[in-house]
Amino acid sequence: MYYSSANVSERQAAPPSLAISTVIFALRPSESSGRPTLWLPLVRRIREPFKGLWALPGGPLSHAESLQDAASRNLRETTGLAPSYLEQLYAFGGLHRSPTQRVVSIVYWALVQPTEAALADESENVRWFRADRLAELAFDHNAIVDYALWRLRNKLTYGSVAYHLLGEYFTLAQVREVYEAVLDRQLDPANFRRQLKATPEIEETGEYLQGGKHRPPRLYRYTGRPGLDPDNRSTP
Amino acid sequence: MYYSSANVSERQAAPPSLAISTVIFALRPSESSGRPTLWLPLVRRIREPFKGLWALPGGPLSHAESLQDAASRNLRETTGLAPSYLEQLYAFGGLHRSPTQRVVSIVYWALVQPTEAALADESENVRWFRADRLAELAFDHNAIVDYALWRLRNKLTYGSVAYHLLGEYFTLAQVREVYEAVLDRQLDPANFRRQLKATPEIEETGEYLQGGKHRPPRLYRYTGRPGLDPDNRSTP
DNA sequence: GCTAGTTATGGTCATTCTGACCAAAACTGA
DNA sequence: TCAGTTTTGGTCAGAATGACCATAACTAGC
Repeated sequence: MYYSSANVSERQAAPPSLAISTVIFALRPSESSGRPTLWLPLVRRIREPFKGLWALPGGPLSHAESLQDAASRNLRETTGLAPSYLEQLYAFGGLHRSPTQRVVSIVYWALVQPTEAALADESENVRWFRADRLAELAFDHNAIVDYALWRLRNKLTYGSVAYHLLGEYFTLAQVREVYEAVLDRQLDPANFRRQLKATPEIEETGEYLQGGKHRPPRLYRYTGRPGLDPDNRSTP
Repeated sequence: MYYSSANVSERQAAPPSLAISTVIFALRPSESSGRPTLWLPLVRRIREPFKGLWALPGGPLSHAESLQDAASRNLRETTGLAPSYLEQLYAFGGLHRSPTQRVVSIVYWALVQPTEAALADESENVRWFRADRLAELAFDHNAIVDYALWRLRNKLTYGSVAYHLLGEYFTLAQVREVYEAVLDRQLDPANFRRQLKATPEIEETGEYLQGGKHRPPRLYRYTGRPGLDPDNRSTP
């Protein structure tokens, strides 16, 4: 950082190359149960190494953009989406992540809202997969997704993250379904409700959601900061 | 990551260079009160930019080492120390962190034990400073240290990190002093004790610490994993 | 040897938080 | 109008937390 690499005696071939990748989560109904579950878009590799396998969207860091801008851009380029939440996940720099060259990847994770997610581009080489049923991915991307899922669970239990997977208005039951999908366990509706009612960022609206064959639930709104990175020091 | 940079049309001058830095915390007695406080070693910059200012220890990433090895090495090289805890903090990649060139820094934070910290090398260009009373540092290093402190506080309140600032044997009061130093507030000795006694990783030894002018406290030992990175999924 | 000073250690008590559970309210569809 | 469903409000026991008190066990100084 302080020594320009020209001054360093141990002058290896080329410096490790730097890439940005993103793990993008969205809620989609499961085909079987219809309940919302976590999905993420992957891109098919069209060249070696790992040609034909699916991989996280990503690309090299362009010279004139910040890390977060790069993540945001490659999210938009692969899926056409704008994230409602975006945070740095981790920098992966193991020696043998790529068989051909040394690559350091700075990985971001993002949440997108279901209205957006529905419009997402899909094609021969871009497709959505259930986060908990992934086949073998290129590079170390399975491990990266696992780590992203772990982070999501953690952020959820402390945090303010769940609402970024939902639209502007939502019922408390929808929030609970997000928790249940991510944490993969059932939660007591009444107790869950009690907790949400205690958090000040969740605002009651006058509206109700019609159309179910049961008592219509009240709609709520989330009022709270999105959360950019080291600046956002709310939850660990 | 997937596209070798030779294939990319937008071929900028040089790729952003990659550096590793470390924020190293150790406990030292404050000159005034004698109570333990947080200190960290800095190195003086001997060339532009920011020549003469103090900065975090760091350097370029060598081709054949992992990110963590690089952090560990530059910790050893500047202070002669081996960390008892080492974790990735964040990748800083803002466009204007360095006035001369684009640099992406992957920053680690470390804890070292006081026995080690006492032997640490100091010289004209390497010196220890109180973490809460830093002057203006080079680059964005003040912000990085602030973020590292915030992370330390967070890890502490959930976590298992405090013991890595202490030696192998310690009294409960010493642990409390760590918490008080890091969180910067007083804690009730009896309540704090009650909590520590409830955590299974803290083991009673038969020994007592003699020498104080009061009832001799029992010595304890910490039994728990150090905690390497995305593999260590205990606390958020 | 006795006493004052200091910290360690064990305990109480009221308050808050949590999980399990119950029951009424309010809609739809038949 | 009734059965079915989810929403919503509530109780109750147990766990965890913070404020506080009292005794234990050492040292230093007289």
